[in-house]
Amino acid sequence: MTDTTIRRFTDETEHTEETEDESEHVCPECGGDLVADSERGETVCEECGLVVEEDEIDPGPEWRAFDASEKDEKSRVGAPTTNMMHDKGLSTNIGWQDKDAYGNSLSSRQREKMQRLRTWNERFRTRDSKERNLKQALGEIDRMASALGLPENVRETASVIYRRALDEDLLPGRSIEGVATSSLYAAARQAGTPRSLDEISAVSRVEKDEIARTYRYVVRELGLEIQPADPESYVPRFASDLDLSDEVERRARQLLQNAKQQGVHSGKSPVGLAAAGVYAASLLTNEKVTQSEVSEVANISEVTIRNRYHELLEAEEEVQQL
DNA sequence: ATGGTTTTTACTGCGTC
DNA sequence: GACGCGGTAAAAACCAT
Repeated sequence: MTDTTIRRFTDETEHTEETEDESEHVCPECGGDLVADSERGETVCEECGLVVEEDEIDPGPEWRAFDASEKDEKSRVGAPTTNMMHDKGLSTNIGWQDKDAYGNSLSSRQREKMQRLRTWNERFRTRDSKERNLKQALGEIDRMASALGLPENVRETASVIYRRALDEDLLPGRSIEGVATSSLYAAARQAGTPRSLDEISAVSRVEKDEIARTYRYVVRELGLEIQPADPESYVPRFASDLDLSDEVERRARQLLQNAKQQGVHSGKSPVGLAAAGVYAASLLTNEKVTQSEVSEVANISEVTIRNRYHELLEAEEEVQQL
């Protein structure tokens, strides 16, 4: 029923807009009047049928973010949630009306089918607490993974980790969100496509501290073996964010490998090393990017980049002498 | 909690366009 | 004069103990 009221409302606003700026509503082809077809999201000419505007809904983000802190503030992912439903409205919903997406009535056969689906959906939704728990967590993992551009296999791994945590009763006292986020963080690192804690917490509803705490706990309790992230795994992402060539990427990898051999990298943040590697490589290949640009995409201070990239170049020299 | 290490913040000076 | 870069000192964050 809300459907119809909303439809009516938008129709009305559309009409008022139309009368307000009529100069714009003339067909460029034949001069005929234009009418808005709100159902199809098009504006068409009454006379010749020319479609003037299509897909007027902007699918892009609501805001632009210019630096890391803004990105943190403004990123908002997924549908708004309600606490009114046990699953916060994140699960599948099947409408009660026997109408299809265009508002046409369904055949009796289809109606029966929908009725069965409704029944089953309801059963699954309210099965038992663990099931619900899992469902929400998996939905959450999926949401965050796609927001971070993580591939399917990472989501799989994250799901597995979460299931294990659930089986071993690690959940009590911890939030579903937190454990789900930690699972994803762990999975991303295991898969060699790590995301930094900052990036993760940007799309999670949980604070960074809690993610880190829960992550440590989960890793310890499940005995997951996760080696520190390899700086090289950040390189491709940074390089493409900065529109750098493959050459730079190759160079950066090389620098990082040398550094690794020399043991320069222990104790240093992998992200910082990667950022420095990319910066140094951009210098060596005359495809200059500024330190601040790199620090921007890597979420690392310029100072750290400076310190690291000196070390990288030193390590490089030592290798040359051998 | 503590101490050692790393990263960040803030500021300053230098050279270049 | 704004910008990119380098360096430094002090604060903050992180980590193992």
